[in-house]
Formats: sequence, C-alpha cells, structure tokens
Amino acid sequence: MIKITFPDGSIREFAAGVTPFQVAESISPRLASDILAATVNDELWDIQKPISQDATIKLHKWDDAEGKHAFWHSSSHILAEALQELYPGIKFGIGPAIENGFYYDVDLPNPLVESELPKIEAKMMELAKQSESFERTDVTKDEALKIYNQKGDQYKVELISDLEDGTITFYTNGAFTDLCRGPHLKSTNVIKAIKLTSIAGAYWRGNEKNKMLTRIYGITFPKKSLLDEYLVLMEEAKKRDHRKLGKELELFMFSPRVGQGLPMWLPKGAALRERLENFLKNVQKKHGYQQVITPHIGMKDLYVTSGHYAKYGKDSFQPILTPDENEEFLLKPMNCPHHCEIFKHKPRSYKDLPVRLAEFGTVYRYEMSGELHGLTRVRGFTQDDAHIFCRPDQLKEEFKKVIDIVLYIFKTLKFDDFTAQISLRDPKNTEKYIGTDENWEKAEAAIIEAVAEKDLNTIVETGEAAFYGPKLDFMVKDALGRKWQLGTIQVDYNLPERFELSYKGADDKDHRPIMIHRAPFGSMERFVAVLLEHTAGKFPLWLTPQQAVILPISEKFNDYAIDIANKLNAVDIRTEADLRNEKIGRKIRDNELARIPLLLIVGEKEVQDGTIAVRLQGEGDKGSMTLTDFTAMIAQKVQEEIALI
RNA sequence: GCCGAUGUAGCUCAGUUGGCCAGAGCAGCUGAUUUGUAAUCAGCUGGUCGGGGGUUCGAAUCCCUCCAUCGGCUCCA
Repeated sequence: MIKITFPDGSIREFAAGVTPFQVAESISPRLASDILAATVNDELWDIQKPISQDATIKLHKWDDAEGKHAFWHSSSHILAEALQELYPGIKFGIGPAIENGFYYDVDLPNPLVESELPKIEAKMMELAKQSESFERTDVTKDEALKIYNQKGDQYKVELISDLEDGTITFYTNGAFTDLCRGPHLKSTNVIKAIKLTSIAGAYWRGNEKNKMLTRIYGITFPKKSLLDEYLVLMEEAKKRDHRKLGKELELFMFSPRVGQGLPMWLPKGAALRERLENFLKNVQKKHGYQQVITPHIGMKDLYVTSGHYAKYGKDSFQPILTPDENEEFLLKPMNCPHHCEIFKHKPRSYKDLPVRLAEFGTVYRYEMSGELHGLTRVRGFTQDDAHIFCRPDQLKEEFKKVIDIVLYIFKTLKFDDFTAQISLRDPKNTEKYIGTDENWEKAEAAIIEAVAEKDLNTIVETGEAAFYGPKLDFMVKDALGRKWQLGTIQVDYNLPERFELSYKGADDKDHRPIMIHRAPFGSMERFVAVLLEHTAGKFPLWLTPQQAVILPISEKFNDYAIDIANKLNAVDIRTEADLRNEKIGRKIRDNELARIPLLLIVGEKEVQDGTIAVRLQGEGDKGSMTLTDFTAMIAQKVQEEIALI
C-alpha cells in the first residue's frame, strides 16, 4: 500500500501502481470524468500513469492550466492523426500545447491553404468521437531511432538524437504514434469543440537557416459553448486593437509614401502624447533628472566606439549621404552614445554624481518588414530615455529609484497585470556580449539585489540581456494576449569603459562611473498602443485629448455654448462645442462614440439659469450644475487620477 | 527577410463562376427642420477596383510582378 496526500492535507491509502484516474474514481466517478491531468510530487503526470510510492497528488480539471495543457497537447496529437490520414507523405515536427490552444509543425508535400482547415477540423472531430485512448509505450533510444529512420521522418530522428540515452516514451492515439513526454488525456471523447485558427510558417527548431515548416494553430474545448465564448472574446479583443482605435479616434496614421513603420501623430494623438511626456517630465524632475536634447544623427565613429556598429553591422544603420565621402553620418538607433558625450564634456566630481540625463529621443532602426506591427513595432520611434551615471556605491539605490518611477507610472495608468522580467546573459554563449565576466557578474548581482529589496515578483530569463548589460523589463499584454516590453532598466559597465568616462573621487583619483539606461514607457509609440488597448480608447480624464464637448439643444443656443467652451478652455479644461444642426440624441451618440468623457448639454433652461447639464461617459445624465461647481469637480477628479507620491 | 492570407469611395463592406456606364450604408456638401439625453428628412458629390505588366473581342474578377496591410516564424540595441 502507498499513501497519497491530497492538497487539503488529507491522506488516503491505495495499492501501489494506482493511477491518478483511479484515485479520482475512488472519490467519485463524476470527478474522474472531469479529470484531465495530475501533478504527482510536483511533476506533471499522465492520469493513467501508475504511482508506485507515497506521493502528493493534485488532480487537474479544465479550470487549471495543467488540465488545459493536457487537453490541448492531446488535441495536437489528434490534429496530427487527422493530417496523417488526409495528407499522405506528411512529416511531423513538434506539436506542443501553448497558452491558448496548440499547434503542430508539419512538412507537407504541397502547400496547405486556409480553405482546407474546415476539412481537417471535421476529420479531427470524427477521430475525437471515436474515443481513442492514448497508449504509452516505452522504448530505448536506439529502437526509437530505428523506427523513425525507417519512416524517413528526419525531424523526429533529429529530436530523438538530441535526447539523453535512456527510456523514450511514445504515445499512440488511433493510427498515430508520436514521440512525446506526455501527459495525455485518457480518451479523446472529452474533446467536444475544435477550431483551427490559422496557418503560419515556422522555421524548424526556430532557426531561420532551417527549412520553413507549416504551422497549424488550433484550439479545442470540452464544451461547444466554451468555443463560442472564446470566439466572441476574440471578436471583442479585435475591437480594442490599437490600430483600429488609432484610426477611429484619429490619433496616428501611416503612409506608404513616407515609409513602412514610420508613424505620424495626428493632432489628437500628438496632444495625448504631449500630456504623457509632460507627466513623465514632472515625475523625473522630482527625481533629479535633467532634460537634454541631442541630434537625430551621429558620426559613424560614435557607434564604432560604443560597439553597436560591430554588433549590429552596417545594414542595421541608416546612413546619411553627404557630399564629403569622409564624413559618414548615421541615423541614431539609440541615444546612449550622445549622452555619454554630454557626460564627458566637463570634468565630473564624485560629488556631482549621480548625473541623470533625460531625453525624449527619436531613434530609427531598420526592423524587418514582416516584424512591423502598428505602433508596437516601428522603424522610427521616440524613447523616453535617460541615462544615469553613478558611483558604484549609488548603483543599487539608483536602480531602486527607477523601479519606483516605473511602478508609479504603471499604477497611475492602471497597468496592474504586468510581468517583471530579469534578463541575464547566456553564460554558455558569452561571445554574444561585450565586457568582462567580472563586470557582468556585478551588474547582474546589482539588479537581482535591487529587485529583491523592492519585493517585486519577477521571472528570470537567461540569454535575454542586452549585449552590453543585463536588464529588468516590464512586460504588459495587449488585447490579444501578446506580450510587449514596455519599461526597461539596464545596468551597464561597458559603455563607460568604451567612452572612457570618469569622475574624480574623494581620493583625488579617476574612477569609472556606472551607467543605468532606463525608459519607463519603453517608447511613446508602444506605450500609447498598449494604453489604447487597455482603456479601449477611454483614456483617463487628465490624459484624454478632448475632455468636454458642449452640445447645444438647438442652434439658438450656439452662442451660449461657445461662451461656455471659452470659459472652460480658459481654466484648462479641453473643450469644444458641437454646433452641428443635429438633434441632441445624435450629438450625444456621436460624441459618446468619440470617447468624450464629459458631455455638457445646454438649452433654454441652462441659458436662463446660467448652468450646464452634465452627462458623464457611460454614466448618463448627472443633472445641471453651475460652471464653478463643474470646474471644481473636474479639478478634483484629475487630481485623484494623478496623485503624486 | 521567410510562410500564408488580404487590398473596391474618407470609413465599413457587397459585387463569388470574366460581359450593359462599378453598388450600398455611414461620413462630406446643399436645402428643409430648431430639436431635451445614443442615428430628423430630402437631394447631390465622391472610385485609373493598391501600382505596373500580361491573357482576352472584353478584366475589379484569370496570370506575372511590385507595394502596403493582416496572422505567424525569425529578429528586437
């Protein structure tokens, strides 16, 4: 007998070799039918895999990430089985579960077109209904290699060759057998709804030198209604897409004549961006930053010195042609070299440090065309950049202060759901980076300590560091769940070295400062994009380009409307009057759709009383009030929104 | 850059197998109406059907090519 411990602390005895499914069954048959996967001693476990010794167990239903994982992973095997039947000669790559669904990478003799997806879905449904089980087989590595060599499936052969010697598991559902670690469902019959969402190309093993395979994405559900809900949710998400909202609200635009990935800010977008910039400038002022302004170009030598030129190659830089061949300028892809030169322009004392130089610096990077994406990935963008030059004894404190700024901004704009990611260098691949091991270790330790003292929840990613130093990135998701890096803080020992930066210490000797690169928004473009998707275009009052619109009931009251608009603009409430010859219902509708937070209706009654009828976005009629009361109310609202720490 | 898809009026879209001067709604303009909390009515204007080339008696529709956009891959200082 073995002892099984449950999450609630209770312990029950079972015969050795019991499976999680049998454990569930002993509790209730109903529970057993809902169980999709299990965790045994913190290891993901097949619900049919025997447990041979005392263990703790967690049973996962659809509500758990682990349950969904097993569900979708098994679905990818059904997709593969369907494909194998429909497309003879097909070869299989990998087919994992992902955050929302699953995919399978396949090598097809002929290209697959989207119109074939319904046919594949139908075949999958047919197979799922046959209540196929997932049978596990253990083989040795040699046997596994022999099997796939015989089939001529070079991708699986490659995968197996890379595995360590020992037992390899295969899973078989129906006619399809796959190299797989599991875990899997007990039977395919719990899959009740299937949707193949898209086809894409994907390089084998993620390497662009390899062959491109066809990736088929899909998602499945244990109930038809869940699929419908998912599809509705996706439709809703599309409505929040910043590219759509940016067009509708006239915030920004692109023009092929100007160039791909080169956004232009329209008046309303520019007004919004200016407010964000001023907001951050104020915060930075309080934190001892100084604004600087540097040119959009620099001599090539500047980037040779910084190491960027060697790292990224000349194709990544945009040259500026001049009549003199000896004079080679490049469009700047980052601001740090310019700021290093500013630091150098006069001797610095240890008493002057930290020096914090801030700039909304527009930079240009030649991103690959397929990578461009609305405002989140562009070729010209403005970083809310700053470089802090500090002494070693100030590093941790300065780093923590930057974290405070990022957190304050996220809090003010209600980005509650973010991930803080510590990006370290890949110790196995050190030639990707510049600088000594010692400096890297110091820099990484500084970040880890600062983060620990700030009590931040973080994930650590090795190999994600910048080439000159480790960083702390703040990631936020867009409407469709794609992750984007916003704020970033980077510790850098290398550029000060390369630019030979120094300050005079108390010991009258020269010392090397340490540099912190930081951008709390990341870039104005990306930040506004994510903000748009988070707010669905309903910006906070302090930020929104247009705060109030006066709606006269008829043209008779236009003069009064203009008068009110002038008075409000005079006290910095951004107001316009809607003087169109339209009914009031129409004006309300149009201005609600334009996401105007304050609609002020004026007619006979208001003119007589000298008041305005206030209608708040999404809340309807709030009744009449005097201008004085209204401005006091707005002032209070704005103050609440951007309460400074 | 790579794989796949899409591109018709300022916006959203119809035009599906090639065939009379390419359509609708909204927006815009003109006029009527003077309105009390999410679309007043009527008339009018607007398109080298993404660009270029080709096949054909005839192309928005078929083919080639370029451009842009979308979903991914790769990349992201």
